[in-house]
Amino acid sequence: MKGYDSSQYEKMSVAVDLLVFTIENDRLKILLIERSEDPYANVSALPGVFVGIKETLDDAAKRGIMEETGLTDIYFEQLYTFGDVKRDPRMRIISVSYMALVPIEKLKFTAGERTVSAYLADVEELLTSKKKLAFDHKEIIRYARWRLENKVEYTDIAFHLVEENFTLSELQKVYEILLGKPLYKANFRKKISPMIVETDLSTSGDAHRPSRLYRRVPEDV
Amino acid sequence: MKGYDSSQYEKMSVAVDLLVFTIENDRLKILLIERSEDPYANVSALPGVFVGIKETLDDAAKRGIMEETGLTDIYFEQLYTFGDVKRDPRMRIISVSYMALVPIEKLKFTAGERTVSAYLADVEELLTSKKKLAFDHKEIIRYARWRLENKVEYTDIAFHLVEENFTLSELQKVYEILLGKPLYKANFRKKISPMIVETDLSTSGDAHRPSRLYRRVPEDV
DNA sequence: CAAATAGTGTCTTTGAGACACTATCGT
DNA sequence: ACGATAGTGTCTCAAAGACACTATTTG
Repeated sequence: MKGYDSSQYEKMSVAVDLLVFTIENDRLKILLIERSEDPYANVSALPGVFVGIKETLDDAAKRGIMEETGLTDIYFEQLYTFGDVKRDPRMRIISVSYMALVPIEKLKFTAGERTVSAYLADVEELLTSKKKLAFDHKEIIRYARWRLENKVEYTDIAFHLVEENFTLSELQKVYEILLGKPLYKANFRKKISPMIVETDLSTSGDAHRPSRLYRRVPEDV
Repeated sequence: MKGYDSSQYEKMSVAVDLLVFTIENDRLKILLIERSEDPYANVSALPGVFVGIKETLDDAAKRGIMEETGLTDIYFEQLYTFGDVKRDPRMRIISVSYMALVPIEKLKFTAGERTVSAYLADVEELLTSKKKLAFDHKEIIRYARWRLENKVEYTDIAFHLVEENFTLSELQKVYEILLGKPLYKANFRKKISPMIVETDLSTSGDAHRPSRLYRRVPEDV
């Protein structure tokens, strides 16, 4: 094994695949694009960009998110690196996947300006249907979906799917969607109470009691 | 941003960095090597290998573990991918880190045959001391240490640090080391009882009551 | 039997879960 | 007043934590 052929250590292309999640109409959605180029032409795929030679992975992810959504400053984290991908039979590609979360209101504000073929796909529908996606992208989405469900229980990741000021009903809905099950209102409120602070704002105009708006508790740094 | 200079999308070298953890003398240890080549010559570093052009990332990790420890079939998982590493000023390297866990008994059995400069470093000591490591390896180790502490609480990852047959005292010690705090014996046993099965074996020869040996419960697949 | 570690019984405390109740808006 | 959603009080039950006790070996 020491005498491994050193000519095999060729350089490779490195790409970043983006999983931009949002919640629209009480459903978890993911941003997909319709490919125009040849490997998997006319097939849906995750948006992605190649990593520049002088660009960090995080910067490439940020650039990709900017190109696809027009947004900077949205939450994202590295997910996993897939190395057995044969995106193109002629060249080896390492694909570093990043997961981004954005409230639908921010996304709608800037949608359509960029990649015209981009659209939001219903995640549960996508994963249970037989619809084909390019490369191993369906498995990547399945993995991200699983991570999202886990992380919602022990992190504040759900907050990135609501706006800065939110009602507890909205936040609870996000938790319910990510966990895939209904929650008791009183218990939910008890549990997240240490993670939020009241604002002096409320909703109004609805034909029922107004809802107080909350914010995430300031970071303890 | 669309007109990004395409000549920047050069290919890069991809390497795998290995974090081989074990427990020796009731301390968490990690396998390090003393570098002989120039970037950071004579400085301790994580062992690593370049990824072959036709080799998956997992296979490269497996090969690296084999080269460093002589072991196949030990537990490992991908940790994180670091892309801002400037291992060598002349070339860009993407480093995919893998974490491996192995009981010390297996490691000792095959030690010394491979990389002569390899040694086991005390992890807590390393992280609190001012000792310099090559590249950003110290931060990688800190991240892995943190992940280990988290995962021990909701996975069966600790089992990979004991032999196939183990006493509950041994297993408890592993948990205590990874969590960094003592545990109550009775509570610990209640908690892991669903994850283990008795064997009909016991320790003997010690000047105290013998300890029953247990195994991990068979996978529910 | 003394020293040492293995192993168990049980009380207390904490938090998750379930459910019923009250509060406040618009129409 | 009614429909609708916001928000709270409290009982139950299961798990985590704390601690004291018994059990079995060697020397």
